[in-house]
This record gives sequence, structure tokens and C-alpha cells, in this order.
Amino acid sequence: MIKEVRVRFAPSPTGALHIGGVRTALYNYLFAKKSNGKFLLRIEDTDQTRYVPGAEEYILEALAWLGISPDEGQGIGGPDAPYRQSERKPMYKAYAQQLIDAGFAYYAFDTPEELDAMRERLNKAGVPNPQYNAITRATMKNSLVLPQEEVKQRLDAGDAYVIRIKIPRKEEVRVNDIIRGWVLVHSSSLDDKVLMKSDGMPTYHLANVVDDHLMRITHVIRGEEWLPSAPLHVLLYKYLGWEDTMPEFAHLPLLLKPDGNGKLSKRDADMHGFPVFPLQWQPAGAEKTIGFREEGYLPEALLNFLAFLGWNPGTQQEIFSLTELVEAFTLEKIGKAGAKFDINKANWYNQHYLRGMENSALGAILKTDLEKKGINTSLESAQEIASLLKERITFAKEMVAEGEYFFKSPKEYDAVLSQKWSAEASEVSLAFADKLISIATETSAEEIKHILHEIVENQKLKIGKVLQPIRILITGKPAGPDLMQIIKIIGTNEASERLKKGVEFANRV
RNA sequence: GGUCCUAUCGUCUAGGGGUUAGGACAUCUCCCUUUCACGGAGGAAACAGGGGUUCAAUUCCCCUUAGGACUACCA
Repeated sequence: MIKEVRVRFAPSPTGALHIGGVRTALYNYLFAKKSNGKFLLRIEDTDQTRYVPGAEEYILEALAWLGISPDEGQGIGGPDAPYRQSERKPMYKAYAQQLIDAGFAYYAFDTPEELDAMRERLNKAGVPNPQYNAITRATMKNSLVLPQEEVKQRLDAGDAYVIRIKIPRKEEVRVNDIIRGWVLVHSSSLDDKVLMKSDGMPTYHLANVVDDHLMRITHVIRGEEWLPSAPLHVLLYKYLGWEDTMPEFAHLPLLLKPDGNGKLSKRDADMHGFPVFPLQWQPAGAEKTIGFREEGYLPEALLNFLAFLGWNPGTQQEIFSLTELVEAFTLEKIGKAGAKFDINKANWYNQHYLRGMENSALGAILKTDLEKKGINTSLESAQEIASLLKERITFAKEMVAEGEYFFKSPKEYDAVLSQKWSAEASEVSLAFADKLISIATETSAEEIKHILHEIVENQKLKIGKVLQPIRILITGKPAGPDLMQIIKIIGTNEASERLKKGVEFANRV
């Protein structure tokens, strides 16, 4: 029987989920579903000082909004609960002890001051990268150099200590990455990383290896920033005796800022005026940050966009539903190089998916948006307006501003009006206004068009000469959906009034 | 500085020893339309540089350059 695929998304609850994290979650989800496996959510909250209330709920809500909720994990439950590392605290200690007993780890009693002093001393001596390693540990206060008696004494006395991994002096460590192939690192460039902190909590390194093993994770799919510590993790699997079941690794290319280089940050996003968080986020006492959801991005658009940032199916198809993504996804097709975050493309995807939305859905959105502005319309009318507007917007929320003229007579007229204005336009507008007031309310857009054309023909004019000025008179804007439809919707009386008022204005200027 | 990763149009990318180096976004032109948008047609636009290997390198190897990540008792 083939082992079930199990992957995890393991964010740390230190704030809102970054969009890069969202993509990592998405790839994990896609891979899990493609393989008929499980997608787990584990909360990595071993740093109690960085814990932010609400962050965990935020993560769950964000994944739910996108439709990539985990199968097991924090907030869902499952066979390996608890899924919050702070609640798994006792388990780590046992494995750390196992490592010490086997001689792969040791106690270190150095104070932060002593560590600083060591680094400073080494810096002065010209060592560019001071490390607690095979060489320097000989000069520090740890169970490798201190007399056994003193170690026991300190331990019994409750002295603060950490547990460090004992990195071998000379050993080639190999990591096989699905995306990058073999990565070789010499152990001499690694340092004796802390495994257990003095507060009794494990560090990420120990916790993620222990949990991934206990949770039977088969593939670790995470950001490239973890690649440098992957050799350490490989060593841990080996020292813990779990080499045979060690998960496979896939280190994802980073999401880069749109201009220049470097990891995409919130600052970059703010500068360019787009979100980095899926949902809005408001830390206690701080300012609210808007998210993709509030900005008006559709989940399917964001997902499609994100999926293509670093991955490509190898075909010409660019539009993929979540189900199609699952079907097409493979880790092998993930690229190696970082991808710049181009919000333009995201907008295009959004526009695309928006156009695919039902008028009824769009109409409902427009109706509530209007209500917020104190304007009431019927759902039918909102739907009709939405159908006219949807081809010319990127976000649903733009409908209110774009279609303002459906509800309000224009307060000002676009400057194009004065250029296009003429005695003929004035005459036609007035004649049209007169006609409009005399016809029945249920007159169709087609008939209204016919009436206008008749007037224009009688004057021996071309429609193009007068239509744009008339449009501006009625809507205030030089562009928009079919004018006759607009007139039909706002009503012939209203249109007539707007025309008269507009003509007066235009002739004055 | 050290370790590791990376390098095809402006951007996301396909491709791969011999191709007119393909697509999408953005951009430009034209068509459609009363306008804008949508849609349609077309254009401009790329293999970082230098060495190898080879009959042949954008593709394989090395170096350079550029960029990035990591370098905490943070994840």
C-alpha cells in the first residue's frame, strides 16, 4: 500500500497571514488534493513573546474565504491533536532528552551576555561569522566542557539552560529538494542551533521535525527562506532515528516586490497601493490594514493568480478554477526563481472572473453598496444596472461610482462637453427632451433610439455629432454603456429634465 | 563577510543541442461601437557576459556579473 500523502501549512500566529504564506498554503492544498492526501494546519506558536491574539482565527478565516481549508489541524481537529505547538510542549522535551542521551545534543548554560561577548571576541579576531559550533563550543559553558558534576549541580539548582544540537565537525549534509535537486552543505558551515529554549519551549527546528514526524508528514512544502536550515533538519531526522520516514522537501521560490528586488513586504504593497493580506487586519491599538477581500478581489481570481506565481502547467491555459488547479498541479512544474508580484495581472484575473459572475449576484452587491450610501433600489433594477456596468469594471465595488448617474442627476459635466457642444446639439437635445416627456414610461430602449434618430435625421445631422454631448448632459460622463438603456432605466421624464437643465448649462458656458 | 539558491520579452512564464524562441498581463496600432469598455486582428518586446564541450549552444559544464534567502534562546 502506498503511503498516504500528508502535507502541512505551519504558520506562526504573529499577525496577519502574508500573501506569500497564502501561496504556500495553496500549493500544499493543491498537492494534497491532487494526491488524494491530507492537508493539515499546525500553529507554530513556540515563541510566546510574539504571539498575537486573533492571528490564529485570522488564518482559519483566510483559508476558508479562499476555499482551501485544511482537512485536519488547529480549529478543525484530527488524530494528531493538539495542533498548537505550545500545547505539545512536553513532547519536545522528551525528544531533546533522547538526543542528549545519544550524544547528539548538549546542555548550554551561557547567558545572552556571554554569547554576545563570544561573538564580539570572534569579530575582533577577524572571524566574519561568529558561530556557536564545533570549535567555539569548547570555550563556552556547556555540558561538553564543564565537569559532569558541575553540569548536574547546575541542572539540579535549576540554572537556566538551553539544549543545543551537536553539529559534527566534518560531514557532508545532503538535502534532496524536489524543486532544486540535491543541495550539499558542509557541516562546518552549520552552527549548534538551540533546540530547546531556556523557557522550556522548543525552537522551530526541533518542533517542526518532531511534529512532522509525529503527524506523518510526507512532504514539507515551504518557502525558500527555509532552505538554509534544511540540512539541520535532515541531521535531526537522522539523529532522532527517523531517516527512513523523513519527508521529502520542496522549497518554494519567493514572492518578490514588483520593482527592484527583494522579498515582497507590506511596505512595498502599501507603496504600490495593493494589499498583502488576504483579509483586513487590525492589531490592537494599531491601524487597520485592508485585505484582498475588502479590496474586492474574488477568491477564485486571487487563487488563480497566486497559483501562477511560480508554477505553470506547461500549457497555454491561464484560467483555472480551483478544481482544475488541483487536477493540473505538480510540484515538478514549480519554478526555481523568485516571482515578482504584479498586481496588474491579479487585476486582470479579477476582471475576468467578475465578468463571469451572474447579474443577480452583481446586482445584489450593487444594491447593498447603494444602501450604504442611502440609496434604495429594487433588486431588479440593480441587476439591470449591474449587467450594463460589469463589462467596464475590475471590481464589483466600482459599480456605485461608475453608475452614479443612474441615481443622481450630474452635478458637473465632463470637459469634453464644451468641445463637442454646438447649436445643433442644443436643438437636438431640446427636441429630444420634448419627445421624451411625451412618450410612455414603458417605451423600450430600441424605440427611444428610434425617436432620437428621427430627430437627428430631420435636422440632416449625423448621430455621432450629437450623441456624445447628449450623453454628457444626461450622465455627466463622456463614456459609458448604451445611452438608450440608461434613459430607459432612469426614466424618460428624468432624462428629459436632465437634458433641459444640461442644455441651459451648456449654452451658458 | 560566510553558506546556500537563482538568472528567457517591462512582468508571469513555455521551451530545449539545430525553433520564424511560443503564450498571458501590460503597452502600441487598427477593426467593431454613438462613446468607453468588452471582443477581434496585428505590432513592438527576451535567452545577463565570458570561456569551454559539440558539426551545432539560449539549452550541457565552468567562471564572472547581477539578484535573492539565510546567518537569534524568531519562525
